[in-house]
Amino acid sequence: MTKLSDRKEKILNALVDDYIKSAEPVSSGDIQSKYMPEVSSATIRSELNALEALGYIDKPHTSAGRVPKPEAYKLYCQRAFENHEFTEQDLTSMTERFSKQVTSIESLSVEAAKIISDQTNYTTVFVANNNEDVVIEEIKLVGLQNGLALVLIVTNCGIITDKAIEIPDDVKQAGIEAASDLLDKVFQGKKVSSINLDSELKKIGKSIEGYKTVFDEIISILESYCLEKRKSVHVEGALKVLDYNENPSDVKNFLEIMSDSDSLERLVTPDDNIEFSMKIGGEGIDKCAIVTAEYKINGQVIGQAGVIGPERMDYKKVASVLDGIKKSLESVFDDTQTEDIDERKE
Amino acid sequence: MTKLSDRKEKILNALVDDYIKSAEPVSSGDIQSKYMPEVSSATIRSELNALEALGYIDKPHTSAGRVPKPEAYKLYCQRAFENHEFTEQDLTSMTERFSKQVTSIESLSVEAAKIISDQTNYTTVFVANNNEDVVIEEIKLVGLQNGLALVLIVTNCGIITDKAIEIPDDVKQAGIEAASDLLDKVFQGKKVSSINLDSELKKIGKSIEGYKTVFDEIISILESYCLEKRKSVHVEGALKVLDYNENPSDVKNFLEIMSDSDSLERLVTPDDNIEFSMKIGGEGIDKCAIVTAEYKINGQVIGQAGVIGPERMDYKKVASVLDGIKKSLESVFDDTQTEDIDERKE
DNA sequence: GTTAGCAATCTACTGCCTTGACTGCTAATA
DNA sequence: TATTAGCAGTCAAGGCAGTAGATTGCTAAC
Repeated sequence: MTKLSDRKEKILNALVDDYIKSAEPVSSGDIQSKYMPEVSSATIRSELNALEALGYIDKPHTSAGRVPKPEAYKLYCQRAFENHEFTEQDLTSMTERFSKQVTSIESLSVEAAKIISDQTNYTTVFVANNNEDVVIEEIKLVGLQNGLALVLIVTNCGIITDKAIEIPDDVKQAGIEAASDLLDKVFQGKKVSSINLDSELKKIGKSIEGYKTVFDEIISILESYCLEKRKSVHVEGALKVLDYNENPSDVKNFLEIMSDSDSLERLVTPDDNIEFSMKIGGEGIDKCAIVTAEYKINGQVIGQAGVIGPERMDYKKVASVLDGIKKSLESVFDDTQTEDIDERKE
Repeated sequence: MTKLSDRKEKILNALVDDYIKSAEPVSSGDIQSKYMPEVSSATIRSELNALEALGYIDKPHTSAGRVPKPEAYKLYCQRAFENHEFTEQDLTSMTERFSKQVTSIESLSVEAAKIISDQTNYTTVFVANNNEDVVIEEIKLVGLQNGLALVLIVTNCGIITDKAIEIPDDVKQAGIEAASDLLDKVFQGKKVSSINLDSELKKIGKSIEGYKTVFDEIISILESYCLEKRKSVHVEGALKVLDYNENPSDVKNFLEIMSDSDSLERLVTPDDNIEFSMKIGGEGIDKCAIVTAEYKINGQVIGQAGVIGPERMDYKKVASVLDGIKKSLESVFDDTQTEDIDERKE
């Protein structure tokens, strides 16, 4: 799409602005009186004609004003990201919440989603990734009375305490304590992703002997734990959809999607590797717009945020909040403490 | 409220029946043609007049039919509980789900709510009580590297594994193992509600010495565990509200209440000690009717179910499902296996 | 106590008309 | 060539009147 003239863009911008506020089709006269009294409405009309031909706007009927089409929202949203402002105060309060509340990957997604949803008043999804490899700090087997043993694994990402395994008879004889010690020797200090059981055992000069089943179970516990720790998806403010959509089946559909974390993850994953993006419709939520942002710390993607609202969203607010989160996350978690001032140009 | 004549009740019943089906005001002619061709519509009209004076029904306007008022629904619902039928097949499939899926107090509330909601197509809340006293089967302290120790308590209601406590220096010296053994001696086999620390220690001839802090923490862990195990509240099918209520603020309000377990518990707790009850409105969900049932096993109340739907609910279906659940629970869990056939009279 | 018949009442629907809001076109203007 | 004023054409929305249909309450007869 070829670049619009400055005046066309100014008119388009004014139109979207007005439509977001009023929810009414915007007429050439409206634009003239409120935004550009220096030209006549007839001039604006001919520009509007051109914009309509270019696919940016539409007319509900002959004698109505114009309404924006998705292309117009996209351009508007892009501009919102280019020039937004936020108060220093908002920024510091965000930063404070992050540094106080966030202790784990789960709490990051919860807290970030809450902040964004509170500030924008739209439904927000936050997907937090865990880039750290899970490292085993300590591992113990605790025998219980009923022939089971509890597996206790302390990792850098938390303690696994809820898995019990059955103890084979031969291990029972050799003693659970011995098994526990062996486990600790083999696994302690290891990254879960790089465990190679055979070579570890060779190092300490032992074969698996009767412990095979036990080791297998431990490995599978670790694997599923890593999988679960890999991502944390959280939604906040799902019910805000009721503020702008009155159609029961739309709402039902929306809320169903909001409670399915796979759909959510797909929803906020940007199509290409882009810092901010915006799309209209997706995953079956037809009438909604989704603004997504990707967050990096130390160069690694640590999460995606997605703000979901009506097409007529307050994109300026959304842009400022999403960028505020970026700044906050950087100031709290980024070691390099990048001081580069926001100088993005597209 | 004095008892209605048989004919009045028959007319009222027909009116509610028809209104539940059609959602349209019911006219005297409708009732005559569909339910009682033996009398004229004029007769029905005069009876309707009387029922209106008694507060059972209402007229939207002069030339409309009549609609039921809450009193009418209550009577109708009561009758539905008195004569309902269910197929043997439904009953056995319910019983099967209970015996297969229910292993804990949580799974009881989840499964029961699911069954009821699936069958009735209304939002269902189930509150399951735990009447069993928590008995400690085994208790262990597992030292970790970071000065903490994990408390491991095996009870008849499950294993507590997620609590770590700090180990005071004096205990560290005496050895965590000794502490662990002492704990096991003191607590093993005890009901949590009847633990009296001093007398237990006297029995085994030991004073608390340096273990005071540890014992205190254990006790508080047990107390909070009992509290948490006391009840389990579960909602199923909350979104079904969208099938009958189109008002966004009603829906928002409803869904907010549905995600607050305290409100839910209040909602399904019957006002008096009654087996089945029905009320219209409550806890801020004005336009809804709630049918509640209380379930007992071996004479003890083990749970309450609440079905929440529009006033125009399919009370017959609801009554049959709620009573089916009762039968199912009895056949699965009741030791006395009561063979008494449903002979309730109010 | 029940019924038929009938006037009265009221909603919902339909079509008609008016009003007001825009647009697009045309011709004049800078 | 770009801009503007003026004006006719188009359309939705709202108000109004009239009609059809449903249902009630009343009355008088059975």
